[in-house]
Amino acid sequence: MTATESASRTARERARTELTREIKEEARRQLAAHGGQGLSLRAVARELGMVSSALYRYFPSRDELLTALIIDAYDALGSAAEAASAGLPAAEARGRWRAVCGAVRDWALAHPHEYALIYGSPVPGYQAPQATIASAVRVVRVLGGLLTSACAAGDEPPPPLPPALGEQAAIVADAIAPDVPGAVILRGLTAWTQLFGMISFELFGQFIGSLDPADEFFGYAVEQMADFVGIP
Amino acid sequence: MTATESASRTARERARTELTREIKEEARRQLAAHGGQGLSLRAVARELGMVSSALYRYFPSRDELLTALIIDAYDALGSAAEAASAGLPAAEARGRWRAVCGAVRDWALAHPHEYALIYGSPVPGYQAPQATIASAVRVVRVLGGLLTSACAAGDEPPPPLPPALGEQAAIVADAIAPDVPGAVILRGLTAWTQLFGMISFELFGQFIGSLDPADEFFGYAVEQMADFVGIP
DNA sequence: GTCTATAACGAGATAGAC
DNA sequence: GTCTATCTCGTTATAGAC
Repeated sequence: MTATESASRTARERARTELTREIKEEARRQLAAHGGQGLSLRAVARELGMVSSALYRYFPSRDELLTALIIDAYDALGSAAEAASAGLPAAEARGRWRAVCGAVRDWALAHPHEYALIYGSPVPGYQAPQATIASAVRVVRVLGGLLTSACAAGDEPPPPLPPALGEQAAIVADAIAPDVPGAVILRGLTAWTQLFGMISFELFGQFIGSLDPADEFFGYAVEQMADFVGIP
Repeated sequence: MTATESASRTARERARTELTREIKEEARRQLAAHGGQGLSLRAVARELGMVSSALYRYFPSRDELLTALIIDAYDALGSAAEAASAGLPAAEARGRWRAVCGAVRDWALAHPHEYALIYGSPVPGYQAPQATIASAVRVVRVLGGLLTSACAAGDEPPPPLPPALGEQAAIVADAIAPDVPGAVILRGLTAWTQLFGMISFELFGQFIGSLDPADEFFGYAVEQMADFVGIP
């Protein structure tokens, strides 16, 4: 009976993806309460009314569950950035820049623990696998896409870079913004570190007593960054 | 016998400060191995051949020990920054800027776990007390001190800021660089977030596969920051 | 007064037998 | 899957050494 077989298989498949989703959801709650280091397969299982050994059918280890959470977080942030950029016509480069920076910050403020997981201190004993890079690069690629508008045809050629730095810039350009000169890439990378530095400071409490709330400062800095990078 | 009394008191005092130092030293080792969350009073005591309850003579709770480590880290970083700035004559503003940024990065690379403790994700369940702020502000004050050179007398007055932002800038100016106009303060704060954003990215692994090693990029960005802030 | 050691509590994690 | 024995944790009360 191939029909029932395939039907039952898809039902099983559905149950499996559903449970996988529930496990990750509960794991995110644990993340919020105890941090990435405190994530415990047993606690997740307990909260779900399961037995810890059952979880190993879905995630072969605690670290793999952590990896899944990290990839999900990078993807969620990447999606938010992509959507923000796509929400405006490509011609409005400055508007896209504002929208993307704002979307990144909004996502971070809405998901502080997931943000801390990917951009905060590394979890002791955990080594992120290569598989996370593809998702991590998405938000960088969105920023990189906005760089092309920063180097209009008429501009004078940028000064040459020191060789080692030029090589690194070329590698980055290859990955996120081909045909953009190295000097512009480097300004974009500076803006990248600046954007996330600001968000991390806000989220991790460095602004308390001075720039908190940081909405105005953030908006101000976003304009300064756009000017600095050369977004028209 | 006041002489022996005072002598024995100082001996005890010395033993006490010595043991306090050893406890913090061992705690820092634990920090490196298990992170801030994994810091355990019992483990520290065990490693020191003491009993856990004895530690309470020196630190009234685990969180107070954590606070002591945080303050020590901020102070070490602040001292490094102050020394770097004082190493050059005040007239060489650009040189001081380079030296301070380099010293901050060097300290962070040499003490990655202590850096993560103060600038990384917050430890779950731990709330840093106000007492940490005085030490935390030291490095910001050093940067602020360099801002005065960025606003020479002949410069045109900067454009006015939105009111709320101006107030925040005034608060910061009051604390780290009086008589510096708000717009310059804000550029300095931007550079501050940029500097630490870069170091955090380097330390937390975001540069792997692209800007790693980051020495050249860091040097390049430091010059850009100095230009942006207006350091002569 | 200052310190260390013993013992215990309640909560939580873990390992292994069943 | 379930249960239990055993571990670690932060913290406190208490007793005794210097």
